[in-house]
This record gives sequence, structure tokens and C-alpha cells, in this order.
Amino acid sequence: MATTSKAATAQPAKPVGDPGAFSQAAECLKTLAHPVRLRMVQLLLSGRYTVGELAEDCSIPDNVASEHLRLMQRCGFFTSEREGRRVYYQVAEPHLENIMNCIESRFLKG
Amino acid sequence: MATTSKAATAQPAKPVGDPGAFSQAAECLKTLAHPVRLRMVQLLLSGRYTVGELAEDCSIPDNVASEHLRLMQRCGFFTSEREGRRVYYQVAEPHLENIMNCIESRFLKG
DNA sequence: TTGACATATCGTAAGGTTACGATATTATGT
DNA sequence: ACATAATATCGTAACCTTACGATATGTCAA
Repeated sequence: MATTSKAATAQPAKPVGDPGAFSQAAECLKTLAHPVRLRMVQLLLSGRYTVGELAEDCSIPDNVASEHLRLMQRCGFFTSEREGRRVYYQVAEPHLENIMNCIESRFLKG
Repeated sequence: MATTSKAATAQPAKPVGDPGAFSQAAECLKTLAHPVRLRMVQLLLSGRYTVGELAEDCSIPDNVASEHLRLMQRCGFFTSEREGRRVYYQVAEPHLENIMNCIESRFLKG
């Protein structure tokens, strides 16, 4: 017997947690935690867009948009494909849709 | 007619987005985007804990834990109740469970 | 009241993030 | 080859975040 050995606070069992996994999760969330990047995720979940299109929608210069997109690509959120002089970005991480739905249901809706 | 008026890229309609809502969402995500804070959220979703208990689980000094908890309280994530010299924290934001589930299914599981 | 415990707050130094401007790269058309 | 368009990268300054140590506040017990 005795699974916890110390402090009998009558709680429904403490969840286990690998510290490394929390760090990795925090990294990705940090990447998501920027208004422009959230908007870009929302847009790209609805289709393909170029750097310039995303920049214009977000009212920021192209090079700033490019840096945000690079950050998110590093996280595995997006991939990019060049077509002529344009570069199209698209969602690569399947869980982004779920997470964005959670965020939208809390902040972008009733 | 003519809902978009410019650029016929054959996309399934660009989602609308209130810039203020994205900023607010980004603020909250930033608060969540820290390994210690993620662990605290996970723990508090499973029950009530004191500052000292959370600090010990996270292997950080009490004052650091206290600051993390204060940040999350400011966001509306938690509330606190004093009981004697202990202070118990608990989840106040109902959406935290959904968001945490999304994060767990991506990072803390298969 | 005194001492000890639990939590909170403050000042600060180290490190990280962001946007900007300038410059580089890649592709296209003439 | 040249000019131009679209995107990417780099250096930098302003700002934000974090953890730490010291100190303060609140609570209890003797």
C-alpha cells in the first residue's frame, strides 16, 4: 500500500508531468502568443496565403511578416512553397486547428 | 453582390478578426506559455494546492511560485483563499480545462 | 509579545523578444 | 544584362520577462 506516502489532502491524484514536455509546450505557446501570429494562424487555417497578403492583412511591413512566419515555421506550425516570386505558407501542424478553436471559443466569440 | 471586391484567389472566405481580441488572447497565452505555469495549471485543474505545495512540485522557491501565481490570477485564471497561514489557489477560468486538454493532447501524450 | 512559518512584494541584473531600416537573395520580364 | 518585384536576413535599440535576494506582511502558538 501507500502510494503517496506523504500528506493526506484527499485530492484526486496528482497528474504526472515530464518537465521536458512542459518546456516544449511552453516554447510553442510562446510562439503562438502574439496578436499578429494568432491572426496569421487563423488565416492560414482557412487557406493558403503569401507573405505579402498576410502582411497586408495584419498591417505590418513584409519583412516583419516574414520574420513572424519564420518563427512559426521553426516550431513546425507552417510549411512554405515558392511559386514564382511569391511564397505561399500553409498549416503543417494538425493540432493547430484544435488549439485555435479553443482560443477562438474563449476570446473571439461570445 | 460582390462581397470581397478584390483578388479572386478561390479561398473559402477570409475569417474576420477583431485586432483587440487577438491582443487579449495573446496576453493570456503569454501568461500560459511558461513551463512552470503550465505545470501549475495542470495541477490546479486536478485540485486545490497551496503556494508551498506548488513550489515544491515545481522545484522552485516559494517567492517565485507566488509571483507566477499572481500573474495568472491577474489574467483571471485562478482565485485564492487564505486558510490560516496557507493560501490555496484554484482554477477560476472555465476554459482553462479545454485549452489544457488541447495542449496535453499535443505535447504530453502520444 | 516573541518567535517561527507561509506568503507576498520590491529592486535589480541578466537574458529574451520585437520592430525597424538596410541589405541580400530569388525570380521574372524586357 | 538590367530593372523590378517578392521575400529573407542581419544588426541594433527599446522594451519586456525572469529569477534572485532581501524585506515586508499576515497568521498562529506559546
